[in-house]
Amino acid sequence: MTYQKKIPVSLDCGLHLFMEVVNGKWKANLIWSVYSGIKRPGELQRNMPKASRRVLDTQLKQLVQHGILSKTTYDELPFKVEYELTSLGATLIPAITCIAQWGEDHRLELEKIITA
Amino acid sequence: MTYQKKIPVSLDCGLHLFMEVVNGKWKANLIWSVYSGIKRPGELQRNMPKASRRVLDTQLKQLVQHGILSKTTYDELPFKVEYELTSLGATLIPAITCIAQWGEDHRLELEKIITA
DNA sequence: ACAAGTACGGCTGAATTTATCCGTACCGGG
DNA sequence: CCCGGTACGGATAAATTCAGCCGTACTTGT
Repeated sequence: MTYQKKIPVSLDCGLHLFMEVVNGKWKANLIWSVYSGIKRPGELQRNMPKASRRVLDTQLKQLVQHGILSKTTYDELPFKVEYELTSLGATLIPAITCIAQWGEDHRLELEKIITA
Repeated sequence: MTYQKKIPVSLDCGLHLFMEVVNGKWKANLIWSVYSGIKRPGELQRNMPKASRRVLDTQLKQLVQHGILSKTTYDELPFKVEYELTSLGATLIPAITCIAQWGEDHRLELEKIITA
Protein backbone atom coordinates (compact mmCIF):
# COMPACT_ATOMS: atom_id res chain seq x y z
CA MET A 1 0.00 0.00 0.00
CA THR A 2 1.77 2.85 1.52
CA TYR A 3 5.05 1.12 1.12
CA GLN A 4 6.35 -1.68 -1.04
CA LYS A 5 8.72 -4.03 0.71
CA LYS A 6 12.15 -4.35 -0.81
CA ILE A 7 13.40 -7.14 1.37
CA PRO A 8 11.38 -10.34 1.15
CA VAL A 9 9.71 -11.55 4.31
CA SER A 10 10.99 -14.72 5.93
CA LEU A 11 8.20 -17.20 6.30
CA ASP A 12 10.41 -20.06 7.31
CA CYS A 13 9.22 -20.28 10.87
CA GLY A 14 5.99 -19.86 12.74
CA LEU A 15 7.41 -17.05 14.81
CA HIS A 16 7.79 -14.90 11.74
CA LEU A 17 4.36 -15.72 10.42
CA PHE A 18 2.89 -14.48 13.65
CA MET A 19 5.03 -11.37 13.66
CA GLU A 20 4.18 -10.53 10.10
CA VAL A 21 0.59 -10.18 11.18
CA VAL A 22 0.76 -8.85 14.72
CA ASN A 23 3.79 -6.64 14.51
CA GLY A 24 2.81 -3.02 14.51
CA LYS A 25 2.70 -0.69 17.43
CA TRP A 26 -1.04 -0.98 18.02
CA LYS A 27 -2.10 -4.10 16.20
CA ALA A 28 -2.31 -6.41 19.16
CA ASN A 29 -4.27 -3.78 21.04
CA LEU A 30 -6.62 -3.31 18.12
CA ILE A 31 -7.27 -7.03 17.91
CA TRP A 32 -7.85 -7.19 21.61
CA SER A 33 -10.16 -4.21 21.61
CA VAL A 34 -12.29 -5.53 18.78
CA TYR A 35 -12.46 -8.81 20.63
CA SER A 36 -13.65 -6.90 23.69
CA GLY A 37 -16.48 -5.32 21.78
CA ILE A 38 -14.94 -2.01 20.76
CA LYS A 39 -15.70 -2.23 17.09
CA ARG A 40 -15.93 1.22 15.59
CA PRO A 41 -12.99 3.31 14.42
CA GLY A 42 -13.95 6.31 16.51
CA GLU A 43 -14.37 4.25 19.65
CA LEU A 44 -11.06 2.55 19.07
CA GLN A 45 -9.31 5.84 18.76
CA ARG A 46 -10.84 7.22 21.92
CA ASN A 47 -9.78 4.01 23.59
CA MET A 48 -6.11 4.54 22.77
CA PRO A 49 -5.61 8.28 22.67
CA LYS A 50 -1.86 7.96 22.43
CA ALA A 51 -2.14 6.52 18.95
CA SER A 52 -2.79 8.87 16.11
CA ARG A 53 -5.93 8.26 14.10
CA ARG A 54 -3.88 7.97 10.97
CA VAL A 55 -1.79 5.13 12.31
CA LEU A 56 -4.78 3.26 13.64
CA ASP A 57 -6.49 3.54 10.26
CA THR A 58 -3.45 2.18 8.52
CA GLN A 59 -3.00 -0.71 10.91
CA LEU A 60 -6.67 -1.59 10.80
CA LYS A 61 -6.45 -1.71 7.05
CA GLN A 62 -3.48 -4.06 7.21
CA LEU A 63 -5.28 -6.32 9.66
CA VAL A 64 -8.17 -6.53 7.25
CA GLN A 65 -5.83 -7.32 4.38
CA HIS A 66 -4.21 -10.03 6.44
CA GLY A 67 -7.57 -11.59 7.11
CA ILE A 68 -7.57 -10.96 10.85
CA LEU A 69 -10.39 -8.44 10.93
CA SER A 70 -13.35 -7.91 8.67
CA LYS A 71 -14.85 -4.52 8.02
CA THR A 72 -18.49 -3.78 7.49
CA THR A 73 -19.75 -0.47 6.21
CA TYR A 74 -23.39 0.11 7.01
CA ASP A 75 -25.11 2.21 4.43
CA GLU A 76 -27.28 3.92 6.98
CA LEU A 77 -26.88 7.58 7.54
CA PRO A 78 -25.02 8.81 9.34
CA PHE A 79 -22.10 6.62 8.44
CA LYS A 80 -21.25 3.61 10.47
CA VAL A 81 -18.34 1.21 10.23
CA GLU A 82 -17.69 -1.86 12.34
CA TYR A 83 -14.81 -4.27 12.58
CA GLU A 84 -15.12 -7.88 13.61
CA LEU A 85 -12.65 -10.66 14.21
CA THR A 86 -12.57 -13.18 11.40
CA SER A 87 -12.35 -16.83 12.33
CA LEU A 88 -8.64 -16.63 11.71
CA GLY A 89 -8.43 -13.55 13.90
CA ALA A 90 -10.27 -15.33 16.67
CA THR A 91 -7.58 -17.98 16.80
CA LEU A 92 -5.12 -15.26 17.79
CA ILE A 93 -6.88 -14.50 21.03
CA PRO A 94 -5.31 -17.28 23.11
CA ALA A 95 -1.85 -16.32 21.91
CA ILE A 96 -2.39 -12.65 22.65
CA THR A 97 -3.85 -13.49 26.03
CA CYS A 98 -0.77 -15.50 26.70
CA ILE A 99 1.71 -12.75 25.95
CA ALA A 100 -0.31 -10.07 27.72
CA GLN A 101 -0.42 -12.32 30.74
CA TRP A 102 3.32 -12.74 30.62
CA GLY A 103 3.74 -8.97 30.55
CA GLU A 104 1.49 -8.46 33.54
CA ASP A 105 3.11 -11.28 35.46
CA HIS A 106 6.52 -9.68 35.13
CA ARG A 107 5.55 -6.05 35.11
CA LEU A 108 7.62 -5.13 38.13
CA GLU A 109 10.92 -6.59 36.97
CA LEU A 110 10.34 -5.37 33.44
CA GLU A 111 9.59 -1.81 34.38
CA LYS A 112 12.78 -1.69 36.38
CA ILE A 113 14.87 -3.06 33.55
CA ILE A 114 13.35 -1.11 30.71
CA THR A 115 13.38 2.22 32.44
CA ALA A 116 17.05 1.78 33.30
CA MET B 1 22.98 2.35 23.07
CA THR B 2 23.07 2.63 19.39
CA TYR B 3 20.07 4.85 19.48
CA GLN B 4 18.43 6.90 22.19
CA LYS B 5 14.65 6.81 22.13
CA LYS B 6 12.94 10.15 21.74
CA ILE B 7 9.41 8.93 22.21
CA PRO B 8 8.73 7.30 25.56
CA VAL B 9 7.70 3.67 25.57
CA SER B 10 4.15 2.82 26.59
CA LEU B 11 4.19 0.40 29.46
CA ASP B 12 0.52 0.65 30.21
CA CYS B 13 -0.36 -2.82 29.07
CA GLY B 14 1.17 -6.25 29.20
CA LEU B 15 1.21 -6.52 25.46
CA HIS B 16 3.64 -3.65 25.20
CA LEU B 17 5.87 -4.96 27.93
CA PHE B 18 6.23 -8.17 26.01
CA MET B 19 6.86 -6.40 22.74
CA GLU B 20 9.44 -4.12 24.27
CA VAL B 21 11.51 -7.20 24.96
CA VAL B 22 10.74 -9.58 22.12
CA ASN B 23 10.28 -7.18 19.27
CA GLY B 24 13.21 -7.29 16.94
CA LYS B 25 13.51 -9.22 13.75
CA TRP B 26 15.49 -12.08 15.25
CA LYS B 27 14.97 -11.84 18.98
CA ALA B 28 12.36 -14.53 19.33
CA ASN B 29 14.50 -16.84 17.23
CA LEU B 30 17.53 -16.07 19.33
CA ILE B 31 15.69 -16.85 22.52
CA TRP B 32 14.36 -20.05 21.05
CA SER B 33 17.76 -21.10 19.75
CA VAL B 34 19.48 -20.53 23.05
CA TYR B 35 16.73 -22.50 24.70
CA SER B 36 17.40 -25.29 22.20
CA GLY B 37 21.04 -25.44 23.14
CA ILE B 38 22.59 -23.22 20.50
CA LYS B 39 24.52 -20.99 22.80
CA ARG B 40 27.48 -19.52 21.05
CA PRO B 41 27.45 -16.45 18.80
CA GLY B 42 29.05 -18.23 15.88
CA GLU B 43 26.67 -21.14 16.06
CA LEU B 44 23.71 -18.82 16.26
CA GLN B 45 24.81 -16.99 13.18
CA ARG B 46 25.30 -20.14 11.20
CA ASN B 47 21.88 -21.18 12.33
CA MET B 48 20.21 -18.12 10.82
CA PRO B 49 22.32 -17.20 7.83
CA LYS B 50 19.82 -14.64 6.61
CA ALA B 51 20.61 -12.40 9.56
CA SER B 52 23.78 -10.38 9.49
CA ARG B 53 26.25 -10.99 12.27
CA ARG B 54 26.09 -7.36 13.28
CA VAL B 55 22.36 -7.41 13.82
CA LEU B 56 22.51 -10.60 15.82
CA ASP B 57 25.21 -9.11 18.02
CA THR B 58 23.12 -6.05 18.65
CA GLN B 59 19.97 -7.94 19.43
CA LEU B 60 21.80 -10.35 21.70
CA LYS B 61 23.18 -7.40 23.59
CA GLN B 62 19.71 -5.96 24.02
CA LEU B 63 18.38 -9.27 25.27
CA VAL B 64 21.14 -9.33 27.84
CA GLN B 65 20.34 -5.76 28.87
CA HIS B 66 16.71 -6.67 29.24
CA GLY B 67 17.58 -9.56 31.48
CA ILE B 68 16.39 -12.28 29.14
CA LEU B 69 19.78 -13.79 28.39
CA SER B 70 22.99 -13.93 30.34
CA LYS B 71 26.37 -13.92 28.72
CA THR B 72 29.43 -15.77 29.92
CA THR B 73 32.89 -15.15 28.56
CA TYR B 74 35.26 -18.01 29.20
CA ASP B 75 38.81 -16.88 29.59
CA GLU B 76 40.21 -19.97 27.95
CA LEU B 77 42.04 -19.62 24.74
CA PRO B 78 40.84 -19.59 22.13
CA PHE B 79 37.97 -17.36 23.05
CA LYS B 80 34.63 -18.76 23.97
CA VAL B 81 31.34 -17.05 24.72
CA GLU B 82 28.06 -18.63 25.73
CA TYR B 83 24.58 -17.29 26.24
CA GLU B 84 22.02 -18.78 28.59
CA LEU B 85 18.42 -18.03 29.38
CA THR B 86 17.96 -16.22 32.66
CA SER B 87 15.10 -17.30 34.87
CA LEU B 88 13.10 -14.41 33.47
CA GLY B 89 13.99 -15.50 29.97
CA ALA B 90 12.86 -19.00 30.69
CA THR B 91 9.39 -17.76 31.51
CA LEU B 92 9.13 -16.56 27.93
CA ILE B 93 9.36 -20.03 26.47
CA PRO B 94 5.70 -20.97 26.87
CA ALA B 95 4.59 -17.71 25.28
CA ILE B 96 6.98 -18.10 22.37
CA THR B 97 5.95 -21.69 21.94
CA CYS B 98 2.39 -20.52 21.81
CA ILE B 99 2.89 -17.97 19.05
CA ALA B 100 5.15 -20.23 17.01
CA GLN B 101 2.50 -22.90 17.25
CA TRP B 102 -0.12 -20.47 16.02
CA GLY B 103 2.05 -19.63 13.06
CA GLU B 104 2.56 -23.25 12.12
CA ASP B 105 -1.10 -24.08 12.60
CA HIS B 106 -2.10 -21.43 10.11
CA ARG B 107 0.84 -21.52 7.79
CA LEU B 108 -1.18 -22.35 4.71
CA GLU B 109 -3.72 -19.56 4.98
CA LEU B 110 -1.09 -17.09 6.09
CA GLU B 111 1.28 -17.79 3.23
CA LYS B 112 -1.52 -17.24 0.77
CA ILE B 113 -2.55 -13.96 2.35
CA ILE B 114 0.87 -12.50 2.93
CA THR B 115 2.25 -13.34 -0.46
CA ALA B 116 -0.77 -11.74 -2.13
C1' DA C 1 -24.19 29.37 7.00
C1' DC C 2 -21.47 27.16 10.39
C1' DA C 3 -19.71 23.99 13.71
C1' DA C 4 -19.15 19.24 14.94
C1' DG C 5 -19.27 14.23 14.17
C1' DT C 6 -18.53 10.16 11.05
C1' DA C 7 -14.80 8.05 8.09
C1' DC C 8 -10.89 8.00 4.46
C1' DG C 9 -6.49 8.94 2.66
C1' DG C 10 -2.43 11.71 0.23
C1' DC C 11 1.84 13.77 1.34
C1' DT C 12 5.83 14.54 4.11
C1' DG C 13 9.29 14.13 7.52
C1' DA C 14 10.79 12.16 12.07
C1' DA C 15 11.88 8.12 14.47
C1' DT C 16 13.53 3.59 14.60
C1' DT C 17 15.24 -0.72 13.07
C1' DT C 18 17.99 -3.45 10.02
C1' DA C 19 21.90 -3.97 6.86
C1' DT C 20 26.55 -3.11 4.95
C1' DC C 21 31.24 -1.92 5.25
C1' DC C 22 35.18 -1.91 7.57
C1' DG C 23 38.63 -2.22 11.34
C1' DT C 24 40.27 -4.19 16.00
C1' DA C 25 42.28 -8.13 18.62
C1' DC C 26 43.63 -12.78 19.71
C1' DC C 27 44.88 -17.58 18.49
C1' DG C 28 46.39 -21.67 15.68
C1' DG C 29 47.77 -24.06 11.42
C1' DG C 30 50.18 -24.48 6.99
C1' DC D 1 53.85 -14.68 6.98
C1' DC D 2 49.23 -15.31 5.53
C1' DC D 3 44.86 -17.30 6.06
C1' DG D 4 40.94 -18.52 8.70
C1' DG D 5 38.32 -18.84 12.91
C1' DT D 6 36.77 -16.61 17.42
C1' DA D 7 34.37 -12.24 19.03
C1' DC D 8 33.44 -7.00 19.32
C1' DG D 9 31.90 -2.69 17.70
C1' DG D 10 32.10 2.28 15.21
C1' DA D 11 30.20 4.70 11.34
C1' DT D 12 26.91 5.06 8.02
C1' DA D 13 23.31 3.84 4.63
C1' DA D 14 19.03 1.68 3.55
C1' DA D 15 14.62 0.12 4.79
C1' DT D 16 10.56 0.55 7.30
C1' DT D 17 7.33 2.19 10.55
C1' DC D 18 5.09 5.96 12.97
C1' DA D 19 3.31 10.67 13.42
C1' DG D 20 1.46 15.17 11.99
C1' DC D 21 -0.80 18.20 8.81
C1' DC D 22 -4.29 18.92 5.88
C1' DG D 23 -8.18 18.14 2.61
C1' DT D 24 -12.41 15.40 1.07
C1' DA D 25 -17.32 14.07 1.75
C1' DC D 26 -21.48 13.48 3.98
C1' DT D 27 -25.04 14.40 7.90
C1' DT D 28 -27.01 16.40 11.97
C1' DG D 29 -27.97 20.08 14.84
C1' DT D 30 -27.81 25.28 15.97
